[in-house]
Amino acid sequence: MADISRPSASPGASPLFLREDEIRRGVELLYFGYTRLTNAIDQELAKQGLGRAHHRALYFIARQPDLTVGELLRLLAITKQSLGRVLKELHDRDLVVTKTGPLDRRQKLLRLTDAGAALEAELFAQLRERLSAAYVTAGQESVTGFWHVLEGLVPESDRQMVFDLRKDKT
Amino acid sequence: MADISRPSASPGASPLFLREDEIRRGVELLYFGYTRLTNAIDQELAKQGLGRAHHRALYFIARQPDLTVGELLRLLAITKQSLGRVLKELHDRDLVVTKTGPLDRRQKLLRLTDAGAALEAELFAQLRERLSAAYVTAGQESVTGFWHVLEGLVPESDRQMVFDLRKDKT
DNA sequence: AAGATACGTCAACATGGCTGACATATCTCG
DNA sequence: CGAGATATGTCAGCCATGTTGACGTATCTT
Repeated sequence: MADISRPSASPGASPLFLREDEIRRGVELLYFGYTRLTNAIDQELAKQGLGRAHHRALYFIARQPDLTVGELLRLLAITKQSLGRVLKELHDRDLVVTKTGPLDRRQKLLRLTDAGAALEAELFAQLRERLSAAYVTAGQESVTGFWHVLEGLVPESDRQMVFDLRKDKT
Repeated sequence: MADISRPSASPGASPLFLREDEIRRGVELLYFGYTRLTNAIDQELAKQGLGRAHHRALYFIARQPDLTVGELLRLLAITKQSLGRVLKELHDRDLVVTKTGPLDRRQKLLRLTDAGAALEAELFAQLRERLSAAYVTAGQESVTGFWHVLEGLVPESDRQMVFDLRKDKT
């Protein structure tokens, strides 16, 4: 295996060393950036007695109303048993409602209630606050770079699913 | 607040709508990018019977040899009881060793064994593979943008700690 | 009518967080 | 020197959220 760990660049540091440092920088920033952003909404969630799993579901249902359970499962990449628990709690608190699919009656379409939408909006405000501050500080050029690198981290097989979030459902 | 991006604005679309879409795009890419990157090493970890918590500790100890327990606690932002469990397992498997701090004998300095370093290198190779592919596809300009935005997501109070990872310990 | 699909659910278990309460060794400072 | 702060470890129990496996029902497709 290559001698990849070479602390404290000596004169003539190899490009290989520089590469490692760039990778580690990305790993660390991604870790801290992601975790700190999600921390930002934990307090708000705790007030409602909800957890991050609930937020993820609320987020995607807000993003794509009339999402089916199957689609949500694919987005979250968890088992239906885990999701079932979360959806049951959201339903019990009247944050989410379901209706039978008009084309395929086996499907359940998910939607936020007014209360659910209000909660999601409140949580989203936290994300918006922090992300837009970061966007503004970094500048537009950086923001598109940020998107491009992250897109490259999403496996080919998932990419269409992620892009489709930006489209209205038909 | 600055109107930072206007991707092929549709006629009459409000700036507020564009802003929200840009925020959601960032949230989603961050979520999928981060989770898919971490998924990449789960299989490798499972082979060893270890979890992600172990990887995070291994990563930071590799990054900064002779890190103290207290410093690692601050990086991970978890309780000492949680970290204690993880460190005990790493120690039992001879992946990590500790030595008493030379200046302050209360401290324990953490280091990877050869086996620990080999495992960390193997896991890092997965991260490197995916991140460098994303870097190459996006281009150098995008990579610096990626870093800048993420730096803006790290709260002021944590930023120095993150930057210090790139320095050798003195 | 048969088989595939979408969804739900019961039960048991693993991981990795958390709080609270203490114990020990060591350092710092008046 | 002695008192208090600090760094670390540890016991015990709890919670959130993931997992596997096994079934059941309604509905669609062919």
